[in-house]
Amino acid sequence: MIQETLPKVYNPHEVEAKWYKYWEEKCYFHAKVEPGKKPFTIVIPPPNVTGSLHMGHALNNTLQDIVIRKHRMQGDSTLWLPGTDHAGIATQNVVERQLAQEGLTRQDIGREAFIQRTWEWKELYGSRIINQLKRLGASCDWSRERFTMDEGYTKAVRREFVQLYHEGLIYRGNYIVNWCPRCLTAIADIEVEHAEEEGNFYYVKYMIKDSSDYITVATTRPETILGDTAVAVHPEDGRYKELVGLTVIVPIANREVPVIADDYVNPDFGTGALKVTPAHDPHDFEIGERHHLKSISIFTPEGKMNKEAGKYEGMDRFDAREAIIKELQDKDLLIKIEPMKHSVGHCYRCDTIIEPYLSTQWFMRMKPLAEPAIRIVEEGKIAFVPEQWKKTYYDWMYNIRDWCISRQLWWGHQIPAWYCKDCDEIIVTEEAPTHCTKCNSTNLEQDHDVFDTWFSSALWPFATLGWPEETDDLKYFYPTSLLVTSHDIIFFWVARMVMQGLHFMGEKPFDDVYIHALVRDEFGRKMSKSRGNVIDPLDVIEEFGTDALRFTLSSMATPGRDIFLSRERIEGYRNFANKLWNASRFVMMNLEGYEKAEIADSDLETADRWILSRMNHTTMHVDEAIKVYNFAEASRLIYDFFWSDFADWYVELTKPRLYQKESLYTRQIAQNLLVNIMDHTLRLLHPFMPFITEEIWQKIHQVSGNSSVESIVIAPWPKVDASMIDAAAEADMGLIQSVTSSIRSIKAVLGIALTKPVKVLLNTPDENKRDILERDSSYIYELAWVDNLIIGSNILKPEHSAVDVEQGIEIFMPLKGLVDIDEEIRRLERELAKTEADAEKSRRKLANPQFLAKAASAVVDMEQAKLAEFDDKIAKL
RNA sequence: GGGCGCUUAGCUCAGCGGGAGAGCACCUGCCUUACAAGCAGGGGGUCAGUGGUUCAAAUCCACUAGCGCCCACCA
Repeated sequence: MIQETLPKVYNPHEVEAKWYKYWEEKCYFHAKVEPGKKPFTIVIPPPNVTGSLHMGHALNNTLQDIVIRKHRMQGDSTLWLPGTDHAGIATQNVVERQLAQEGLTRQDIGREAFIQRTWEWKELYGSRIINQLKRLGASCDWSRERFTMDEGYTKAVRREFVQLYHEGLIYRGNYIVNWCPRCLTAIADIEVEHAEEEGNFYYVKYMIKDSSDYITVATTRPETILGDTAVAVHPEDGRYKELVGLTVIVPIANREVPVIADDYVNPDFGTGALKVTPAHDPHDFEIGERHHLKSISIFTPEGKMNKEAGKYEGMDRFDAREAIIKELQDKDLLIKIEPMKHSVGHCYRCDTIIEPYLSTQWFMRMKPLAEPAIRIVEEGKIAFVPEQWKKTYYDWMYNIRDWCISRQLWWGHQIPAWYCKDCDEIIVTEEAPTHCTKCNSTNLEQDHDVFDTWFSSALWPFATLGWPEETDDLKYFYPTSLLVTSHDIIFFWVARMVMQGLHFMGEKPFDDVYIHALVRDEFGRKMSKSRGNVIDPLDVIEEFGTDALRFTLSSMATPGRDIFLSRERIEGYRNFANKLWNASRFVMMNLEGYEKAEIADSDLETADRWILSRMNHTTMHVDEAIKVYNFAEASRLIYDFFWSDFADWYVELTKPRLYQKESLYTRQIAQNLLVNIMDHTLRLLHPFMPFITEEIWQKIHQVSGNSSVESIVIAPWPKVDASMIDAAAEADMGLIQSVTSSIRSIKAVLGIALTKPVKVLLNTPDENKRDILERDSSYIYELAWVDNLIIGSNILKPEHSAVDVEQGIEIFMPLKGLVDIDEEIRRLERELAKTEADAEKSRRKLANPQFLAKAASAVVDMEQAKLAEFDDKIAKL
């Protein structure tokens, strides 16, 4: 028997492993190019190969999977393309750390061996996150899995570089970049994280040559004095006008440098005199260019002082700062120290303080690429959801600066540029050249640097589909339909995909961009390992099951606010899964003798028409909610329908029929309805809770012998049957629910056990309502444990009765022998006070002539009906 | 210095122009033959503050306060 095989509590673990394997074996996730059919495509935001599933991934991929599964069920040719990102710095760091445990550095083993080792690492551990995504239930087409450094992708990246170079959109030059002294590479402007920090403003004397006068210069970074090649003042600054053109002595370095005038200087800041260090400040660099100043680098790549620093050579930059302050004090060149807050840049990867550093790098010209990317959003051809993120996108695009794309790393796409050692020619081609195109020399060397990881991920929506080859996939699935990501990578990734998509494909990469929230802990703090407040999705899956986690995340995916995740919330949805389990258990326990039957309209009771109406309403609203990516709303609708309508009321109302208190025929109708409603609801819920819905769906169809397809994954998305939406049935059922709840409430408040049978009298002059109550009186008997129900139009309140009024129906419950009447009097007084307050509010509203004149008539009618009901209730209580 | 978001029950959050909601927590009573991860019932909120628009404001507008995020070269 089924009852024996189904445990009372849903156990997600075996279910989840079983079904994922089944789905993969059946290739349900494999997308086919089917001309004539509508494609629906999402490319996954590729997680780093070093990654381990965190809540952000869990949210991101749950939402994608919901949309994907729905489209698959709708019959679209649905592709969710997965893959991973080689994640230059992150991966290199991991392997370097591994080496460090063996007492080695990457330099010790050399570039080739290091890259080899990193590939080995990738083969071993790179699939971890993929397996975690599978545990999450992600229905990706794994046959199309890509990696940003696989062979085809490498070809795409080379094409990107070479083409942009020949179009003049990529150039190489010696500029100030953000240098990370720990990662030993340049990073892009947006990879620098600024933080307000306590610092000092040091006022330093710069002696004027052959004079005892001096200019006071204020700086936050005295160690850079050693690289100064000028002092700049504003041309209109009266205080310094006469000093322009003179020579001053740079302290400690004792270098003679000019006083120059430049508009950049702000006379109101500091002392109005600026020390110029072209090699270590981007603005100073520009001033240096304008005035043809020398650039003197004083740091090594590691952030130590170099030989230009003289006796400070070899000292760490921050130790040197202290030492130099001391020396300035000793030489009486330091006037004062003022504390000040200033913004300090940190490496986004390792948090090391960034050093502006002069070096030769490759850059991409962004303005020409940004223009079409701005236009496509302005024209509404790419939609951001929520819309407000458009502004963020525009702000960045309008103020875009050139992008430093070269990185001094070993792990990544090595730049396909070769330098002729004989004639200095630069050769940029996709395939390695054999000889110099200018002097024919074979003495060539490839650029040592690799590309910024985002330079390759910018191609993700089309390189993964085969570009630069014109594959069938590319033609069919591009542009993709939707991108799901969080707002922290709008600049890094979204913006650049738009630019490169438009540039290389001539077409936008996606239609919609859905931006979801960041996941924080229950107190709103960022989850971080150091804080110890990380809720690991894999732990949650262990404890509550994947479906509970997914449903939690989906329920909280409302636009506009970050998600503060708490375990309690997850537990609540675990309980929902259990509710589903037990409701289906109930259905299956009562399917004996089930036969599929066509249900005629005349077979339907009020409760049936009501639940079918509610079901279709729910489905309609779920469709609408998903369409606008309101996952929280969709989840709530299904939750409420299933628990509050189906389980709490409908299931109870089918019991008399199932328990054969009536005929076998009505039992069969009830069985069919239950199976149909479960089937429909499970399909509606499947994208959100794929595992439990499959498990139950399979079981129900096994018992009912009723399946037309072999898995819910490919079952059709539930259709709305508008003819089943039945306002009358909903109103009738509402009446029954009101009366039932009232009786239950009276019993509960007066301490009468629900299961204690009572006598109830219902009085109303409304003939229609009496008919409904008569017709469906069995519901009241069943739900409120009434054993004697009298319905009439002229019933007077029996002595010692509890009384209530619901929807104009007087409800009397004789209490004789049941309970002390005083408690009922107190209850009634509370009820009366509340109703009188409500009535008063209504009355005031209706007494206002403005309200009557200006409000919509439906609103006025409603208010009048409300007041009438309140008054009626007051009169009767 | 700009920009954005948030502030609703003890907690986590919906609602975003016409009767203040859910889950958890709390209180009362129930092992009612699907479910105690449950059932029935109940208490609890000047919807951050001030002002405005409107017949009507949690909802729209302005300002204020607090929290959070993003951008910005002021050394």
